[in-house]
Amino acid sequence: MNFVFNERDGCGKCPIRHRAVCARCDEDELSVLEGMKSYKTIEQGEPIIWRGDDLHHISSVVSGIASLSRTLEDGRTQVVGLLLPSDFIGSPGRQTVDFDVTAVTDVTLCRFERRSFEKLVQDVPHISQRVMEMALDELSAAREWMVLLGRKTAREKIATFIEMVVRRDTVPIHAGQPHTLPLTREEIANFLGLTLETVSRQLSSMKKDGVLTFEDRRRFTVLDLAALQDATGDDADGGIIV
Amino acid sequence: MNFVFNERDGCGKCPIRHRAVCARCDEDELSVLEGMKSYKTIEQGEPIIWRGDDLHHISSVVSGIASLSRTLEDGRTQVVGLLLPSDFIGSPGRQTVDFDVTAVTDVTLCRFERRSFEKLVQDVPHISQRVMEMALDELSAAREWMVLLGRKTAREKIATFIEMVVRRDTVPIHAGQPHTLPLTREEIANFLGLTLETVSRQLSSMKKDGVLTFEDRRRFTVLDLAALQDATGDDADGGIIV
DNA sequence: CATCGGTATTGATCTGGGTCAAAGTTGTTG
DNA sequence: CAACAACTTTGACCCAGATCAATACCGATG
Repeated sequence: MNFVFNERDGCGKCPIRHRAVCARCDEDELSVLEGMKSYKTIEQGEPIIWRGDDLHHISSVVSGIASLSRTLEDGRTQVVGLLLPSDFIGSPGRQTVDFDVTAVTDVTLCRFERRSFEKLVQDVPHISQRVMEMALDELSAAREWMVLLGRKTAREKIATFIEMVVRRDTVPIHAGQPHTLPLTREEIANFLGLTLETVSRQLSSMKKDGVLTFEDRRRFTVLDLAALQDATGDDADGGIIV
Repeated sequence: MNFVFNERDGCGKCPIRHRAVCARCDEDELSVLEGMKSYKTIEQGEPIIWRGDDLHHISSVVSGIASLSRTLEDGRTQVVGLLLPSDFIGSPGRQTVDFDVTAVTDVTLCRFERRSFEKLVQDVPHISQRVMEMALDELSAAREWMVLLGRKTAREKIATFIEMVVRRDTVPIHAGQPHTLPLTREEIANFLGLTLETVSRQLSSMKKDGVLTFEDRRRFTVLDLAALQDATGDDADGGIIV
């Protein structure tokens, strides 16, 4: 359901929301890594790592948004995931990444030397459990996205995406609060399996129908949340009926 | 790459290929579960568990094939994964499944009481690491499938699927050995985000082009493997170029 | 071996979204 | 503030694949 923006139990003290790997919060457990972590900033639009590249670090996104994507020989691109603060780049036990990772905004990473991280995973059972949970969350979200890519119409795809952005902007429950699209039209298109023209048209159409207004290209306000949710093609609450 | 048919290191002694959870192989480690496992058979076409249902067991597929799918209100269905021998239904730490699970063929399950299984995951670090690895494998495969669903043409989708079936039929390296489609045209369509008519047409077209022959509806032989692989739209070896 | 129900093929037609093209908008840089 | 580049919108047209419909192919069953 929440592909982009998972709510996870964080420590609340720092941008790396996973206690298990937040070196700032669980000093004792992670003291092994203390000397080994380093921060790095990547500018908007720059590649972070290419598919197949050797992975020397396991990194956690501290701030900004990165995308995971694959491009076919002829240039068709599919974004298969967005990485937000607390998400990882690289996994213990994997030499390479399977997708291109790109900075969608300026991105700050907290990097751990891979070998040490893997050792940690082996030594601290708590951590492999946490990584397992994260992987299972993302697996479920990826499958949810497969339904969107395989079976939803353009209108439903856009509505699902917007609804996700709105749901993510957790803090301001003030109705009518404006939200910000984190991606360009082209990036949205590559995420939804559409073209940028179709994205633009559908957004215009939702505007015409009074579902949204745009303050500018990126900032928008939802006028009719019920209509938006209806348009996603999902069950009422995206949840369990039984 | 290998969404359906992962090659995994098994114990080679039993149908549950994961040592970590194969009670028949690692008797010592898993003796806790000895008394708690039970076998169950589900007939072809029957539901195994519905999305949202309470999950009393974690099961491992012993034989047969099951599908994970989601159906929208109006009947559009997307298959998000196939479960083969050694794959799990249910995950430690999750009360419910997020997708409908259906027996595509007759399926035999080996079931463990969920609570006990979860305890095992907590107590034996080896196991959470194994589940983590499996989840990461499936996550990568799911993302690979997202590329197919979002960006590939009907022809490329079919070619990818056939190539996968062929690659899975690991044993007979005898060229020209016939293979069997594990799914009906409709099931293939729901897996590829197509209609059954399009699946049928593309298969006919590949037959006409001399890529395949069909012995009957389900059994086929690849005549031109290179052409098949070309048609998938993937890189030459589906792998790392750097 | 005739009938029947599920499955598959093939044809005819339609259409959602892609493609190609031309402005319009906004932000940036000298 | 002019000029340019990057992004976005909108229009016109097209086509891959969906939809609708008819027929063919099995395998099972009495």
